[in-house]
Amino acid sequence: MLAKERLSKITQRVNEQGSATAQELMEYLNASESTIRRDLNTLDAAGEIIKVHGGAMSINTSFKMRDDEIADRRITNIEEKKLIAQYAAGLIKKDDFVYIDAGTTTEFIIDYITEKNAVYVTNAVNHACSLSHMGCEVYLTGGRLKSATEAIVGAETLEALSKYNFTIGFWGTNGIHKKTGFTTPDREEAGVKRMSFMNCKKRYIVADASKFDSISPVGFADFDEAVIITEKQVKGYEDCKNIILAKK
Amino acid sequence: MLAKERLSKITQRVNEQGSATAQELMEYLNASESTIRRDLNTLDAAGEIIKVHGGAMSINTSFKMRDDEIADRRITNIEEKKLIAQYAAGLIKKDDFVYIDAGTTTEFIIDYITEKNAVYVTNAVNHACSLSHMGCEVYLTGGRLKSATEAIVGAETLEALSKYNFTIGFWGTNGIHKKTGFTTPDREEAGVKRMSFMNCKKRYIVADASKFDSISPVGFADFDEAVIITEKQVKGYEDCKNIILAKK
DNA sequence: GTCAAAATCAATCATTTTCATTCACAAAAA
DNA sequence: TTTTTGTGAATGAAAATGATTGATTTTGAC
Repeated sequence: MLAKERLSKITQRVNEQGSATAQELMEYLNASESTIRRDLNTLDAAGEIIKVHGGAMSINTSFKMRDDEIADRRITNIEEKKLIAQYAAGLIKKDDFVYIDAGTTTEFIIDYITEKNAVYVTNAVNHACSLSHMGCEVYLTGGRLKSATEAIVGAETLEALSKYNFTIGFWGTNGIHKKTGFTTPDREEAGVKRMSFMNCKKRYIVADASKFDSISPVGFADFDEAVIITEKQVKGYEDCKNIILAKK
Repeated sequence: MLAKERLSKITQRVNEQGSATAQELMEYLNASESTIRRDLNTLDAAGEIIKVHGGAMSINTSFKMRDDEIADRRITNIEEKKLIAQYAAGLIKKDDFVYIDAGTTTEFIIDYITEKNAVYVTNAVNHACSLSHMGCEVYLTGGRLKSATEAIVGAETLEALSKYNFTIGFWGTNGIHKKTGFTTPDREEAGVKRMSFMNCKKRYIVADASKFDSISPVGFADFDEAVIITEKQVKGYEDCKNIILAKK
């Protein structure tokens, strides 16, 4: 069987069932554990499925799908994300003009924000609502609302962002790699990240250590263009000056 | 069963029932007490559910206080609003470019919308989310988010709206009067209404009969600039050609 | 109210499962 | 040939699970 064929069969089965275990896929495709595991990594980086402990879950949030069949990124690596988020929130100072990217890790940042004398801009609907509820001045970028991630994307967003000059900003990412930089599966979301990135002075990537050495299809910035906030040392990145370890 | 799948199932069940006991979840998922207990901790830390002695509660029921406040505000003339909303939703046709203003009456319209082959624009965050969830293509105007009404206002919104040409649009209002036209309490929201109004072909005001003959501080359109959808005849307005009565 | 029984809880441990890494081998490509 | 790519097996590390312990909370009788 062709490798590509196997990949598409995995995607298909995961989407049909909502989930699939690695064991199950091994039998189904007559492949070794190693191969299945590699395939799951590939598909996860490509944004086709979401890899979870024991197998993979569907990313497809179409309406006919039951809620329990959809992987919730919010419930993975919670402790790590909170640690990173707390550190990140502490970087926001009075009079800052802050950009907060859509994403689950950035969502946790909001819980730790205390600086009310700053102005916030975001392309994530729920982030905006939370900030607004807290009494912060918050601006939403205009544009098309993606139902899957509740992020706002599109030409309108890019135009709105092109007029801003942020003093500080926070972005999530799917992949971090010394050569390919920061990458994400969705082309449109990458575009928004890139534009906001360009118009920001202090740039921070918030990502747990699992994102290192993973590469997704679309890049939005080079490795040395941002400071990375993560929770632990990653092998091969010990000498990087632009990595901050968030500690308790 | 995948661990993440189990977490999703717990969240779903807790949200559906409002609560669930640990015992009940053990049987339902064929997992040990330890596992269920761990899962409840994880979900609680993630903010998905609220852990209580003996099991867990849904976020919605525990924050019922706040929701009730909103519900109370909305509860005025709920039947009338539904009637009006149903009629309004029926006016949306294939290929329409629809503007839906922020507000409680317009929110009811969304529940009755069936036309998926139209493009929607709104300045209300929750309207956008609902439409998106239903599978509609929806655009949010950019700008500052007002925490009280969750409406987007400000210069950015006006600029974004100035570029659109809607085929049909729906607005709420606080006051309707033959002489002063349509009025609302908030200056900024009036500005948004005015701008969207100007760039729309078929304009509909959705308002229950109690709004007639009342006047709010800021006007956004003249009386004869829109068609009014309401639920019953109002004294003094019997001869108005631009009033539609929504009936069962 | 007090008290004791019952239920629930957090913490710890051993076991099992799953994971990432490495290596070796073979097939395909240069 | 040499290199590249894909695959499978083996290793130890990491994570998930279920049972056990004693602490804490709730319940109901008094």
